[in-house]
Amino acid sequence: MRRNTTQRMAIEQVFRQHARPLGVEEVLTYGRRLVPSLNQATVYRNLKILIDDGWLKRISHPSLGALYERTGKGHHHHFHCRVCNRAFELPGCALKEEEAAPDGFVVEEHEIFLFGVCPTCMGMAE
Amino acid sequence: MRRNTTQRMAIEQVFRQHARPLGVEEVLTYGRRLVPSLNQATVYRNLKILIDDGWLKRISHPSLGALYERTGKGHHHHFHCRVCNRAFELPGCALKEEEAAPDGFVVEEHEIFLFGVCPTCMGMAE
DNA sequence: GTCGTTGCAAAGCCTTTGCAGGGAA
DNA sequence: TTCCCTGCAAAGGCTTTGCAACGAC
Repeated sequence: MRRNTTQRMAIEQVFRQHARPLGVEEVLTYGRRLVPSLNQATVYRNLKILIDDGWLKRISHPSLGALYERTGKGHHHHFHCRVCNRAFELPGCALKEEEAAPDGFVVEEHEIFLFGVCPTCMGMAE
Repeated sequence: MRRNTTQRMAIEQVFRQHARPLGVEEVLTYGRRLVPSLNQATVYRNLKILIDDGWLKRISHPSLGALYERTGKGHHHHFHCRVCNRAFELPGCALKEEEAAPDGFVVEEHEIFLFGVCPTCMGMAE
């Protein structure tokens, strides 16, 4: 039986408060504002639990490493701003699936990572 | 000044003999067939050197971790076969660039990872 | 002979695990 | 009271680094 601990509820709260994919360090930092004693091992264990529950999804980002985001957002991909170093979720998918791989390859899934500058950082540069 | 050591030449040879992206462990294994004393630290150091020289490129694969491949092959992406667990290079790019991100986002680069079953493994399943 | 390189071992990250005490039900 | 969960510390992978010996030039 799963118990609703203060720590896990805090971690869930962190994800509700932030709409973008978060790294372990961010979850820990934001989580400690809610539960100061929050431990790194506890974060790792609960991220795993929430993934098993289907409440979170783990992304392995090429530049940012492991990121976690809430499930249920539909098929989408990620944009990494090289200025503010944050990951954004982008709605939709711009992959031409039929052309993605040569004949013979059976494509079951795919992941796309975009890199560049986000609107906020573009604005500040002007 | 850079020296042409037996070890580095062996590592380069490994990449010439294999047309697909290789992991550190694979480079070490194949490299030891050419230079039995080859050390892991030496492999890491030389991979870095060859990247600095622009001879290799590092890929951070979501499932396979760090992979290395020769440069100069043009824009392409990677396919990971879940049966034989190998990464393949696929020619071309099936991304609709204009639609990849909403207005405001400046996309400078992108990476696509495809997952499924390769032709060889499909053939064996039949 | 120089000094870039190598092998080995130790040390660094990130993540997982063992354990005893603590808290949810 | 039960026993799942937490904090802490130790331990695991992968990668980097310090150091003395080695070898390319």
